[in-house]
Amino acid sequence: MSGNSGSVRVTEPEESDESTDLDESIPIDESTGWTKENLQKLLAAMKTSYPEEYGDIAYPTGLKAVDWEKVAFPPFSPEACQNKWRKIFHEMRKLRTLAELIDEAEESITNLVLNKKARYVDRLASEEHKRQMKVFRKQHPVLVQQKKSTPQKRKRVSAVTPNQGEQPKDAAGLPPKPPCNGYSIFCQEQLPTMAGISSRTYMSVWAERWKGLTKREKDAYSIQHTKLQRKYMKALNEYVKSFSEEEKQRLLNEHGIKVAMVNKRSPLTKRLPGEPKMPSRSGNVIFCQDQMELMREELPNARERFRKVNQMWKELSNEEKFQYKEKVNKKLKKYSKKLQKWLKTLTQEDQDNYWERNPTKRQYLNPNSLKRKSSKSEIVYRPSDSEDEEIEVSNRDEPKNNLEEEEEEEEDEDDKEDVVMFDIY
DNA sequence: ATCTGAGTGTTGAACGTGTG
DNA sequence: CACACGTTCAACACTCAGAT
Repeated sequence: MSGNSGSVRVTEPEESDESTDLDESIPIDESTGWTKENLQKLLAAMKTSYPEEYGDIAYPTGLKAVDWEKVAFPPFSPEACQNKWRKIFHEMRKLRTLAELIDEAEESITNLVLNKKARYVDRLASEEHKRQMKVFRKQHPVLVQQKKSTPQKRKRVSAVTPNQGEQPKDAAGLPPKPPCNGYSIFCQEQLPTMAGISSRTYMSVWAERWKGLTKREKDAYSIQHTKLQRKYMKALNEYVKSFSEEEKQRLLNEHGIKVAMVNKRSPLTKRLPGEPKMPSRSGNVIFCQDQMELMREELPNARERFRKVNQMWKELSNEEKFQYKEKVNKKLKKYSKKLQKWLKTLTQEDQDNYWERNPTKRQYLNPNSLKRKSSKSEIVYRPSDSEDEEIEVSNRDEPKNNLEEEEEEEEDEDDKEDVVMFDIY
């Protein structure tokens, strides 16, 4: 057991010194100059770079007190040091085990450390926290002031709720803040019905009521959110398009609008409720899906299993890979049908919007155009059937292996699910 | 974009609390 | 009193692994 390296975390078998920690858990990158020695130097410098009083303060507050100018040493800039620490912290957080976290919680209680997490463990610690913070503020009014006077948070553009329909733009012309999610819309609706209930218990009451909703009811809120979000993104895009890239960034930063998160899978391109999921055109994905399930018991750790499965994929013969390619083709045909079926549930206007946002998906309406594209990346192995046949054999009985049968079942289930979802609209 | 799934971060709301 | 921040909840976005 102890010799099993299956665990993600690198463990320390016996007592360790600082260098062992660095070797095993923190990524050392010689090419960027972050050698073991430099990393040790960085950590040592950090230890003396913040006011002593911050040693007992929770991590986020403590970190703000670190003087990176003081930490920096050649050839690293203060920013480089700060970035490196962020990376180290990120790695360490991922590597902590349950046992370590429990130990830390125990220590929090024993030492009454001014740690935010301690409050989750024991509410009594919170009282002690408040008392000590009061003392701290009295002793260090300047430090507290400093913290308060560094506003990083977004000043909300508007405090209006999305349910109020059209909102006026603020002075800068920016659209109102992003709409709240489905659950929050639901919560707002609950407010008028809370008479006689203690405001302290509002949240739990809403949560209980939310749990009591059917999937269809919850979806309705989700749709409402999606529509509002789309409207918001459209307005935002409309507004910022007249600015240069630099001005746009400055504007977004100033208002604390984080486009990074919504940009990657923007609500404009995100799947609509009920919209069929587009299958991957890679056979590897289907192989992964099958094998992840089959190897669940053998390798419970999902990441390890995933790595192993992809390794297995590499070792497959062309012929075996081709079988998965055929499954992809089948899935694409089914997707095409589902897509057409789903589109019929939309109004003409919604369909037009959909094609505007997803022009590339048009190809899935026509299986022939699909085939042509996929044939370009077709792998070398090819049975005697022609390409045309490959696409148009939907009615032909083909020999099935077990995995294919499972897949059929799964697809049927998908179909059922979709029917349920169509009923909503 | 898609497969899995655990973990983390962000968002929204209203209320509570502390501060100046 | 205004303001900032914390709390509490669920939902959702994102990340990581590796491949196409």
